[in-house]
Amino acid sequence: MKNIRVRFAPSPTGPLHIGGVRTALFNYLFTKKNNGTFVLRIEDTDQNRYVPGAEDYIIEALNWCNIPFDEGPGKDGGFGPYRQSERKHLYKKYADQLIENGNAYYAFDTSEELREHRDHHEAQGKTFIYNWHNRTKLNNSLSLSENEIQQKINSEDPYVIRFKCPKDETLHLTDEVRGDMKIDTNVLDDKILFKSDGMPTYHLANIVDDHLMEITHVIRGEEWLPSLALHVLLYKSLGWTAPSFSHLPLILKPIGKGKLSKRDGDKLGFPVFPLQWKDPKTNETASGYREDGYLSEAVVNMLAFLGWNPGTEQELFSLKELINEFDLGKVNKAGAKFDPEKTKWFQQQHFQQADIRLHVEQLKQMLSNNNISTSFDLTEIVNLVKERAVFSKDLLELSMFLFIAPSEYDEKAIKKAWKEDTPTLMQELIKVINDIIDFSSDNVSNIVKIWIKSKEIGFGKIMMPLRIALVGSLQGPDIFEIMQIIGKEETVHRIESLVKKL
RNA sequence: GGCCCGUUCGUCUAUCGGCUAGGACGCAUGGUUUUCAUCCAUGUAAGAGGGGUUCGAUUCCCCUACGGGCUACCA
Repeated sequence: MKNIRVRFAPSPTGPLHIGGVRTALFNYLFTKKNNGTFVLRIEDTDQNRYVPGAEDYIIEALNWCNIPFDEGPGKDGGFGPYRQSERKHLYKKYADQLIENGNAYYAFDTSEELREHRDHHEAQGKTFIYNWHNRTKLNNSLSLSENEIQQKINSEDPYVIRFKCPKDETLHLTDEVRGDMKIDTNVLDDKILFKSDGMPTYHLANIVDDHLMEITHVIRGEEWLPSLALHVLLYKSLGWTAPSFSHLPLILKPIGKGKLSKRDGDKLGFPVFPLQWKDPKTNETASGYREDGYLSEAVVNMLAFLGWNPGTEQELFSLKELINEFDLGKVNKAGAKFDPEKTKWFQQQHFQQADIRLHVEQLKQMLSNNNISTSFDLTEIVNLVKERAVFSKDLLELSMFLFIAPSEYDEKAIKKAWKEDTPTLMQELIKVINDIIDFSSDNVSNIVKIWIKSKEIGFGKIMMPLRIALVGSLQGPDIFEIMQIIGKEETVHRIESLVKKL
């Protein structure tokens, strides 16, 4: 069997947004499932839209997601270079070949002239299509005489090369996720293949590179579906075998209309980028999932389920499991609205499943960043607060009170728990606590509970004020576990502080 | 406007002609936690509309509606 080669071919016009990451992910999953090669190709044929830093961003994003490319810039697998700007010299010959075999032609119309034509047609309620309908009336090598053409070319008049779209043909196209489609070539226009600046357009470069790089499967966004006919025609005209095509459904905005776009940035209240991005022109910063504390596994899992599912009821997947289960045939056809809430749920689930050592390491780091030194066992602390946390930063927030005694107390909690006899009861509690020798949570729990029962008062009378003294509010983990960690002396000290304050 | 693709709970989706339409997120209620969160249980809510085909259509076909994409010397 032929070696499977798949590519992800982004344009470095800015950061990759999560839709782009999803496309990369599906390419990656398909590749790895089939023991193929995952190629990264940078499609930078439009010099005007080039954004410095975008390529590095794309690579870093793929690496963060753990879906690195096998071949690409800096990783030549014998098919390089992998930037189209560096392959510039390759394309012209194929454009010429198409002209020679009658499948393309020179066109000299200026942008202004074309605009006028379009406006004119529109004013009459018609659609201007640059194809057999009117190409003979326009300024090109099909309408001009041999002499005029040579003259224009010799005088270095700017020209483009257009594909000569066939007339009266019905194309039968196949898409792995959508099935068969029929297209009437009469509605297609003669797309520009080669621009007057000497660069190919996407269409030509893409086909040439996919062929030269021996790409077997093209998996891309649905926005390319209308170009499929042209691409298939190009393969045919060049005498090449076309790869298999799959068009992925688009990711839509959670609210409002349309597909999710880079410009959505932080407007919707959640990141649309995997990594934070600082625009080199405006200096504006757009937030990213990594910097917001998301685990890449969670983002990957969430993205995989946008437009695909395994057909079982399992929703939590590791990357390895995704590779195992992935199947292009199970990709959906309809666009999916992005759901930030579900993303958070995936994060919570993956966070809970993550290796405890990772959490300990994170907490350690955050403590040191906040200049907090401690002799506590951090593993114990992580175990204590972990189930309440969704992000690493929650770990610090939720355990802060252990390291630093509360200096302020929640007013509502005080109102609810602090009664007239509370100070006296607290004094008595201090005595009870002081007499405890084995300060393990179980033992403390036993002794305190027995004492409360003997007093014949409600548990809340003691437990609530005690919690406020230790935590500062009516929240948090088991009170006796807290006492064990901070120790007898600190426990007593905190109760005394609260009594003194009120 | 033209062309193409799509349409199941609010959202992501399962169903490949037999359905009491399943799961997850969200939301609501209850239980656990003598706190909070977690967790657990229960509930909530759907095949756009109209025609066919068929013993039987969510499933196949057609029309309409709606949604989305494309329509650049952008990718």
